[in-house]
Amino acid sequence: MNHFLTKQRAILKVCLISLIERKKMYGLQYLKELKETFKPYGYVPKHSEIYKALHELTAEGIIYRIKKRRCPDREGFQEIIIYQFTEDGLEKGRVYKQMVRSDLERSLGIIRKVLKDNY
Amino acid sequence: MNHFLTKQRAILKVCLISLIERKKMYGLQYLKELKETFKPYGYVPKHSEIYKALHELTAEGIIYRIKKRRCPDREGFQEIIIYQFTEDGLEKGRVYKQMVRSDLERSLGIIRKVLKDNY
DNA sequence: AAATGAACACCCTGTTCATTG
DNA sequence: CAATGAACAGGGTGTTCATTT
Repeated sequence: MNHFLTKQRAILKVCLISLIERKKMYGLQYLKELKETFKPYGYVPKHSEIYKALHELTAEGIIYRIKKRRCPDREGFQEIIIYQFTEDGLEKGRVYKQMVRSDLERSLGIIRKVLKDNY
Repeated sequence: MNHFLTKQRAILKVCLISLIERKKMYGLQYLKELKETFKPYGYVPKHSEIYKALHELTAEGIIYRIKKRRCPDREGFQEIIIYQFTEDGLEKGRVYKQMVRSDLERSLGIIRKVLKDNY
């Protein structure tokens, strides 16, 4: 409550939680999905941010890492890291999302206010 | 078009342009107004940001500075700086505001998208 | 080349300090 | 103490580099 608009990191974490709820993927796949999601808005998330967000969610005990080797395609055995909810991760994730939600609505309020007052 | 949500600085500059359109004031008065404006949203602008925004608008030739001494109240002769539009400042200001406007709408789109997709 | 991660640098913003009246 | 401003510090984000397969 002591800052301006919602931070990118928080938004990415919310998006990642939702994505993990739906399908287990690995880092760069999430990146690709999110790039598609935000392409219409001229926002292109970077791979380092995705990783940092995933690492934070891991450190917070919401998800955990599973190392795997990709099915032996033509491309060889690439090591990837799949993310899964911990025991109470789903619940913790919901709580986190709710926190960010109110911050998003606050941000929405700020932007609407600016648009209303200045245009 | 290569970033995330609209930056604080840009929003403050837009607000300041609008305020200068209405009434000539000095830095800390703008600060006080803007604190009031955004109080309901838990956002408290800082004095240094206001000054930086005013300095940028000055450097961009949108406004210029007039040094004055405040009417001799009980408090003595405080030196203040009033801001005024330059010759083409009003027009330039409008152009700047329009630029930020589209960025604000882009940001609005991002936040709405996140709220829609994740909740 | 794909995937992960760390290191580094840059930019934005907040806190603090300085000066003047 | 009010007003302005600069200097400095911290945090968030992007770019680059390193490692592995």
